[in-house]
Amino acid sequence: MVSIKDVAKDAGVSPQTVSNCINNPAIVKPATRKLVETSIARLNYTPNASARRLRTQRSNTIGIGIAPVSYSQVYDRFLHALVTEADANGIRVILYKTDSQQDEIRQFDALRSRGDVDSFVLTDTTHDDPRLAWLHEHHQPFVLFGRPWGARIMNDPATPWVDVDGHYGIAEMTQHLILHGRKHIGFIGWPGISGTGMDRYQGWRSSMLDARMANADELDQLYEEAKNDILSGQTACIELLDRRPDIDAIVCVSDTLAIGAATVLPNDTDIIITGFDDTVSARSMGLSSIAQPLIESARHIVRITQEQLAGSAPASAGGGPHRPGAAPHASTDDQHVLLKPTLVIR
Amino acid sequence: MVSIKDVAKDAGVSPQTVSNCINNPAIVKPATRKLVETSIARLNYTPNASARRLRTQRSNTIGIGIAPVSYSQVYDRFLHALVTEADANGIRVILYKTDSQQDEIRQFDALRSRGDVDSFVLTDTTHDDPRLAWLHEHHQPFVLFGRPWGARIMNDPATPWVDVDGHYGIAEMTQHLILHGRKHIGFIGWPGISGTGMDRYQGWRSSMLDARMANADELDQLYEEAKNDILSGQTACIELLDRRPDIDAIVCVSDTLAIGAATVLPNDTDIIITGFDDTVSARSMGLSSIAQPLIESARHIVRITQEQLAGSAPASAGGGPHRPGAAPHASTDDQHVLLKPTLVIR
DNA sequence: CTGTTAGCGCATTCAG
DNA sequence: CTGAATGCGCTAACAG
Repeated sequence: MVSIKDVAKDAGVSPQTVSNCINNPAIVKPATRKLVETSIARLNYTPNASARRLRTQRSNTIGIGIAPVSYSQVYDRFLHALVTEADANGIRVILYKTDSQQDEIRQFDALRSRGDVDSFVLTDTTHDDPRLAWLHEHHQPFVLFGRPWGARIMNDPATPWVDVDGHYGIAEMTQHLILHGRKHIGFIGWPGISGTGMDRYQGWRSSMLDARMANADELDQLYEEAKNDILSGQTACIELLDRRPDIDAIVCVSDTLAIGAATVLPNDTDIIITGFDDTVSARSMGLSSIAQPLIESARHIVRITQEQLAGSAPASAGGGPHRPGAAPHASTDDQHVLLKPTLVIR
Repeated sequence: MVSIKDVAKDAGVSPQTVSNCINNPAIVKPATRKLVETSIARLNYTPNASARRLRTQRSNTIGIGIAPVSYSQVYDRFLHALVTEADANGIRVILYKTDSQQDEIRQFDALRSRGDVDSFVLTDTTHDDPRLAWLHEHHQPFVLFGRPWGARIMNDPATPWVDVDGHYGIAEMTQHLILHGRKHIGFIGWPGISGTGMDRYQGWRSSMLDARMANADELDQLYEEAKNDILSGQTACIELLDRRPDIDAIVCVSDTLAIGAATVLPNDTDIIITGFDDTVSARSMGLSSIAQPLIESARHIVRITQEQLAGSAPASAGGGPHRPGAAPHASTDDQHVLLKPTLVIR
């Protein structure tokens, strides 16, 4: 292992000068800096991360959990995006397991007290999430991927989040179908009151009502719920077509359900099925879908993390006064970013 | 942040004694140990990982890559298993991006020279994999998940790997179908010469030949290739049934293809479709599948990593003399572990 | 068995 | 602008 001393010796300067070249190049004379940089390159020197972390008391590392069974089809793509953005900013990503929310809190505590991690990224926030309580209590920086649904903290600057606007995406898709002549557009959503599911459902519902494609009663007939697997998608689609044979398009809350629906359509139909997440499977089936801007999401998450590490709480730095009246999916400030997904029409 | 000194002061002993209690409890008198442990608990002390790493010159961390698009449907489950096993052994997992093999080598170099990582886990090894050459050249410990197909290094003790026996899994499934009266069993495999794909294909082929269910010519008729997406699975299934209407079962090399196949079967058929990986989708469709022992795989990977860190190269320690004649999927020694998947019959 | 000493590699004081 | 000292928190050698 080549250390800072070796470089110093090689370049004929003191270790400190080498350190300056790396961490504060401006204050070192260009000539000697050039010299040092040459030595660094020749010896292939890289600063030891542990030593630096020990000295600076900062790990430059973010932690992210992985559940036993994936939250969604895009989680690994999100991980890749996050790691890519982190890497571009000199930040490492440490992976930990999350078998439950309580387990995740244990991981927080372990990683945090060992100084392994500066900040966490969490997903799948629930109502009254105990993880958020713990993080706040211990003044532990974090960023959410996905809004903290149902909590009043949605606008709290101490609870930063980055999310993708499912309402917007589904609404755009529904409007696209309307504008292309579809009259009876069904929707297959998730059961229960998950914030994400409700948000997407509302995107369809409001677009249908706005365009006066249906009244409230008809909307109920055009709506079906399904667990997020292929079989449930098939069942829901059959049910829907059975109830309303005039349906000419079905918007699905996920690609998985869309694939289920698409595989039970009659052969000669021209009913359009659309999904959400633009997965490989949907692509192969030629289904239109809605693509989440994962890279941009990751970029914002890393940015917010960087800001947390740089200063203390920047709070609502650049956004001016807060507007509590604005609709959640319309507001965006530094700590709360809602990104628009894009339609992928096939 | 509470440090070892705080504990020492609190317990009325020297910092060294505290350290001993943690790293070598045997050499400290039970009475004082008890005392120290109480202080540790009261102060909620956790050793600083960076300081320890700096001192011991060991990171106790393994690195694993994530590709832009997932290798397989089970990669996130594998990640969870790996992190879980690592965690149980006091090992951290760092995630890095792998946009290409060359990119991954850059990551190796960065993580390694910074002292962030002791060992790597790599997947999807290819013929003459440049990553392996680099790792060997730099004496960098690693473990493969998946055999290094096509390389003579398959039995090299310096190239440890853990894999799941696809040949065995597909053979078991084929034999199960034969024993339940299926006479004309088709196979949908991947195109190209991927080791994994060939291995699974051979599992079907050899079982069919052994049971004299078909001769070589017929086997060709019962075989179809498809890219690993649903549409290709549909197409292949239709093609197969068109060519051989007497088919009564189709073994597929993946769940994705199985789902494609299953969704184009006639309604009144009793043709059985089977998949590989036991994904949620296959489960929901009621398809039989083959489950990889991911947790056990992860356990072996962590074990081998531990051994690498403990001593220098243990080589072929416990396995006795090597048997070069044994079939690859039958041999197992400390550094090369081939695990059996299990059938999930539905 | 326990306490003292030293140093892992680095970055932040301070002098020059 | 550069160099010498100091310590981040911990553990491996020793000395007691």
